[in-house]
Amino acid sequence: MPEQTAFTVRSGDVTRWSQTLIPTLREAPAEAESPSHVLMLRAGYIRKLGAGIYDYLPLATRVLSKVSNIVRQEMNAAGASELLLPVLLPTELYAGTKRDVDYGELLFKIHDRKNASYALGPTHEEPITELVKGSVTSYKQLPVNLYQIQTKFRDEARPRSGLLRGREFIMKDAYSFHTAVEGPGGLNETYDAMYTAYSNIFRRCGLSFVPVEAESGPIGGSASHEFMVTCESGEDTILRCPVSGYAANVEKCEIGARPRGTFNEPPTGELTEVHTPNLPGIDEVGKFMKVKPDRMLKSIVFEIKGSEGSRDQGTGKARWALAVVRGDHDVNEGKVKIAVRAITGDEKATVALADEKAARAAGFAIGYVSPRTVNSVPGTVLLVDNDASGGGFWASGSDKPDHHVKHFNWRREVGAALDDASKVCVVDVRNAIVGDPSPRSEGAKLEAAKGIEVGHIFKLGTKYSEAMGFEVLLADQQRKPVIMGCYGIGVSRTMAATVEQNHDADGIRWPMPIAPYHVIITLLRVDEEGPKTTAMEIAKKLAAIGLDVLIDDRDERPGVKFKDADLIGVPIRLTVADKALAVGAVEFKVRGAAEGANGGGKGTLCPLADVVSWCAQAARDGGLA
RNA sequence: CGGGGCGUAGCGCAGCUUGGUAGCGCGUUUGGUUCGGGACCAAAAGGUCGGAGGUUCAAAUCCUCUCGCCCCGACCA
Repeated sequence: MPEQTAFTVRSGDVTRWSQTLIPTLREAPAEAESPSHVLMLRAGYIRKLGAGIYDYLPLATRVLSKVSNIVRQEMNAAGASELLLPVLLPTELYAGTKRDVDYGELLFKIHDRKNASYALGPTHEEPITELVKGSVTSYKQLPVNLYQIQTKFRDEARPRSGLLRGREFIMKDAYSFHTAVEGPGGLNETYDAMYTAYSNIFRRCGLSFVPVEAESGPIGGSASHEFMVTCESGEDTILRCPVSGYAANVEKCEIGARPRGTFNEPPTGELTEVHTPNLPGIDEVGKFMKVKPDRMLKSIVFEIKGSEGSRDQGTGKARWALAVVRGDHDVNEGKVKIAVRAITGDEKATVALADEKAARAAGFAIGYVSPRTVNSVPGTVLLVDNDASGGGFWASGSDKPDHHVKHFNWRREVGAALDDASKVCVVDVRNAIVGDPSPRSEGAKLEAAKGIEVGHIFKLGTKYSEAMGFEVLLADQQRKPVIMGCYGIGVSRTMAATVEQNHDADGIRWPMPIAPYHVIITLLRVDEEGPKTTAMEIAKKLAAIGLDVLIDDRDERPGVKFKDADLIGVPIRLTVADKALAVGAVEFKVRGAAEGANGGGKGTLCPLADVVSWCAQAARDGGLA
């Protein structure tokens, strides 16, 4: 701490439990399931107002503001400026970008008294682009990076896990505008700065996290990274290469070189048809036929939409993509798209899971499709995953309802088409799984971990600026759409993810930097003036060096106070009571250290004169800057 | 949106099958005894049984409709 500066150094807060609202619960409400949800409810951080809608009580608000402040500091340091945009957005704003349609049901739509249509902002690409478009008149004003911390809305199909997936949540979203991708002031420079800022933010929050390569999703764009807080209860699976450090989510993860089959292995037997009625999934079919899923071929039909956006039936152009993977693998749509672009040469082609009716009409026996349809359905390209391309025994659909076949053999069943590179290729079209070869380090195998996405950065490119007509005249007299990036952090989700990652049987264990209070003073006898005065004096001294202090001055029994202190998760506990005071000391304990059998643990006697230095040291050890 | 489940006191639950005065634990209030890991004794307050309609002499309980919430899946920051 600097002894003297021209400006006020932040002093800590002192709050008395009896004067604030921390309604702890002995039993968790039945509706809560995930650890963060249960604990934040029980510890009096949040209350539910409706599905996916929560009150933030004082403790939660303190955590949120600490997270927000770290976010602000790092964003500001990285050259971004804070602003505040409206939540309420006229639907016309989406006219150019069509995101009201793309976002679909997720967009929270409302109507005013005149029945005009509005959306509650889920993110703010449109309003920010509108704003900057109207304010930036010269390329010389770029680049600029603007952010806000604000409540966002999504009409989630299924809100769940408390704050982890709500319909209303707090998010920091930043948007940058550039005239170039490369070079000083370019998108890449800001993207990299954001990557660093995000790493700083989550590190400073005291979280274990990993940045992973990701698909850019409905926001659109070219490159993106997700920041994942690692924890067992995470919904997302991330894959990592232990050697190179490569990490990606399942949707994006590449797979290293794999051997491919030759298609020319000898058959294992006569092609045999098996009647397999009323079996919904590949596992059921496999069980019925007594074939392991990894010896079955799963054929999924995708519809190709060319860059013209129209379907080209009968013109010789590809209309269908049949992705074939092993029965125990999952097809990856993003990889199918890439493969389709390569095989058709159409760089803007997109794919979507085929509409069942349309696919049936074209000749696919959905549910019973085999690779043979590359010959029977015109305009079909066949994308065979490496692991599905070899010889040996295969079971497959039979191209007619309720039947499968055994002893499928590539050469015998599909024939010459296999050699036509414009119709068939062997590529990676499946999701990576644990144990797959690393794409970045030969011989290394991918490892899996669970995580919660708390941050996401995108290179948007010109998607929004083009749609909304935001162009600037560059130095070379060329008029070009502005290049954008966007960068989000789920602030309320970060709080919840922190709890998911940092808790024990007794309650929350906040990392020091974002704990609602750094120190809780547990006052055992409230009816005696001496201890009370001592507690207040200690609190003032701690506040003076910038620590936030909660004094539990409730008239409760010691057991209740200790349990509650552990529950709400304040990192340092000082117990002020007769015995220690008699020897001029208080009891000092760091949350989680040397817990007794039932969460007990007495801590150590700390002479009154040393209380401030002990707490300061513990706060520093806990990562408080 | 598909499947499953639940709405009874602030929280957790029983009662419903077989209709007949709405109950238990925790919490709350008052008094007393206590006081280092969710004390004890005594007294008390607190309920449109999610809502609407129906059947019945009578409905928390049976029937119909409806609203809300949770979990799994689809989807998704």
